[in-house]
Parts: sequence; structure tokens; C-alpha cells
Amino acid sequence: MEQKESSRAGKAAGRGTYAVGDERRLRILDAAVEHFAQWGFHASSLARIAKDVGITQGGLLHHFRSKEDLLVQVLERTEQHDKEKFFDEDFSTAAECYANLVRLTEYNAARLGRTRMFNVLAAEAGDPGHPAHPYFVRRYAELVAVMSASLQRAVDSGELKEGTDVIEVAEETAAVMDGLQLQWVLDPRRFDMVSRFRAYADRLLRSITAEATGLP
Amino acid sequence: MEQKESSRAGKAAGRGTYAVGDERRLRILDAAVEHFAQWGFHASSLARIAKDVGITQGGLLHHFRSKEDLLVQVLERTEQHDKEKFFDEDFSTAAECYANLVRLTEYNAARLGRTRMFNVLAAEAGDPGHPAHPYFVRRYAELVAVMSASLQRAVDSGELKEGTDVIEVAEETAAVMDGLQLQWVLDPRRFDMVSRFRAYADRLLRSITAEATGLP
DNA sequence: GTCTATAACCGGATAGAC
DNA sequence: GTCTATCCGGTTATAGAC
Repeated sequence: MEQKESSRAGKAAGRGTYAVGDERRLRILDAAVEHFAQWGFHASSLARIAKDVGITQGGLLHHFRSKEDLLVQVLERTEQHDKEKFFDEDFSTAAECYANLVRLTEYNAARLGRTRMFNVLAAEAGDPGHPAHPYFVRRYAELVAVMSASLQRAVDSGELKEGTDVIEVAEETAAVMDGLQLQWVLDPRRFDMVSRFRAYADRLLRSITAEATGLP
Repeated sequence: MEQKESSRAGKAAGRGTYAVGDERRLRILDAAVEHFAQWGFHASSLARIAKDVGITQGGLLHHFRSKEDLLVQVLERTEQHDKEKFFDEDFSTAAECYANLVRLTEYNAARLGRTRMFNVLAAEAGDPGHPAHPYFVRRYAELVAVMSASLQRAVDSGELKEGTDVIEVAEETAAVMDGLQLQWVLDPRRFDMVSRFRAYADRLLRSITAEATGLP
């Protein structure tokens, strides 16, 4: 799965280090994000995406075998980007882990189209026949694995209460993030997603942090 | 908008008390739920829905002016049903309110297609031009209003901590329910949505309940 | 009420010219 | 690499027969 990309991905791991011929490809991917965001997968059209890039539908299909192929590569691209930005380091405390998730929420709150795309695709992918179904199943599994591992270290270190169900907490946290995004996209100006997530994280951590002081 | 329906709605408010000619209408609505669930709005087709009912696309459009009309009436129907079932009474304690939401989660967990439909439509409706956009904006507002009113009564009665931000808690709870539904639909057999929501409700209530005992 | 027929379009994918 | 042309099928909505 990864070898396919290794030949064209940036060699020096620097930003923007791509083969020259891939510039058009990247512009297509960016345009596709916007369209999948607004229309979902089924209702997006290659012709309209191509038009945004300034080429025709036929031209677009020179870079991507099919519409499905385009979707999968869009997801792979954004995922790779997110992982580098937010899941590179292993957090040693739960507080750090949630501070990082607040950062992720801020990042999403600055990208309406991208966030709406994930909302729509995650929901559409509930259909087992949807091309993004395997992606989202794997995505949640990985997210929960990374988060629960962080939380488990926090339990072991004594930061969190003994007996905390770290899987449960990780899945709940993922749910809160997704649910807040749903409400935020419906009314981005009114709904303060970042504050809401921060409030959730604070209350959650307070309720699962091992109490060290205060009691006799 | 409501007069249109008043002539054909059940007169005695009893279950199933509909005009005879509306049987076909109801079967169309039920079939539409399944299709909107699997395909969302844009990618669903009137012809396929009609086929499931056993009529043609032309025949279907005798009962519903347009595809948009069908969607709106599907949403109105399910909403009316839900309100009667889960939001009829005003709850005097927060514990009762959340017990009722657990019941709602159980109800949803027994209806995969319907729940998937709401996931997809709620996400699609993030686009302001989507026919269901106004519906979902109003839906969240009403849900938060009802829940936060319940919670406020619980604060006033001393069940919950003084100074609890009831709007914040209500919006967070809605987010958890939606987020859990998203994960559940992706893998209904593995993911236990009801347990997860119960765990969330328990932890939330513990952290916002006014402590009455235990401290000197 | 339901059908068939049709209008007027849009969808993805392929083939081949340049 | 991008275009045009084309295939073949799907879409909603309307019109009119029965």
C-alpha cells in the first residue's frame, strides 16, 4: 500500500518536494476535496472538478484511473498530512494528548470545506459498499489505538485513575469530536467547536484524573 | 405549510388512523428512508425508490411533487414520530432525562437504516443549499432547547452543581450521540453504541451532580 | 392512481487525434 | 498531457392515455 507512493513522494521529507509533473495532480486533489466536501462522493462530478482545475473531464482521467481512485487518493493525502502534523509524537501525559486534540480541533475549525468533506464521507461510508468504507473503519481503529495507548501510559504513570477503560474513553472522545464537527458545519459562525471541545476535555480529565490532593 | 397536511392526517390521533388512499404514500415514505439511508439525498433515485414500492417513477410523483418534497416529508414524518416517543414529557431530574436518552439510543440501535440516513443527511445538510439544511438547524436548536431546559430545572432543584453551563452540556451530549452513531454504523456488530452512551451519561452526571455527601 | 412516453439533461469511462 | 468525440446509461420532471 505504501510502496506505490514511495516513488513519487517527497524524497527529502521537505514540504513541496514533489516531482514536477505532479503539480497538476495536486491541484486536482485540492479541488476534489472541495467538491467531495460539498456534494459527498456520489453526487460529485469529475467534469465539475476538472472545470475548477481548468481542464476537461477527459484530461482529469489521465491522472486518476477512475472517480473511486480519485477519492481514495484524496483520503490518503489528507491522512498522511494529518498524521505528520498531529500524531507524530507519543504523548506521555493525558493532558498533553488532549492539548494536542484541541490543536487538531483548531486546525479543523479553520478548514470548513475539508471538515464538511469528512463529515459527509464518514457518514456515507457507513454503507459497506462505499469506496471509503475500509478507509474509515481503519481510520477509527488507528485513532482509537493511538489515543488509548497514550491514555494507558497515563494510567500506568499514575496520572489517571486505576481501572480507567481507556478504549471506552478514546472512542467517546472520537465521538465528541465528530459530533461537534457536525454541529459546527451546520452553523460555523454561531457554534464554537473549539471551546466546546476544550470544555469536554477539561471535564473528562477532571473526572478520570487520579486525585492526588484535597482529601485527608 | 401545515394546512396542506391537515386534511389527510389521522383524525382521531390514533395509530394508523389514516385516509385509505394514504397507504401507498406511507409505503413510499418507508422505502425512501431506506434509500436516503444508503445513498443520501443527491444519489438516491426516484425510480429505484418507486421500484421498491412496486410502482413506476411517474406513479411516485403523483404522491410527491418532487424529490425534495419527498425528502422533507420523510424528515417530518420521522421527527413527529420521535417527538411523540421521546420528548413528550418534561423531565424533572437530569437522571431521568439521560435515562430517556439511553432509551432513544437503544431505539436507534435497533434501526440501522434509519440511523444511517440521519448520519448522511445531517452531514450533507452542512451545505447551506441542501434541502434538509433548515430542518437540521432547527432540529439541533430544538433538541438543545429541550435538554438544556431539563438540565436547568435540575440545577434549580439542587440536583446539579450551581453554575453548570446547561447549553454547553446539552450540545456536548448531542455531539456524543451523533458521534457514537457514526462509529456504530461503520461497524454495528462490534461497536456497542448503547453501552458507550450509558458510560458517557454516567460519567457526565457524576461530574456535574452537586455533591451532597462524603465531605466533612 | 398508475401507466407509458418523452423531454432535456448529466454521469463516468473509453478511444483516438494532436 | 490534454483535447474532442462518443458510448451508454442514468437523472428529474412533465404530458397525456387509460
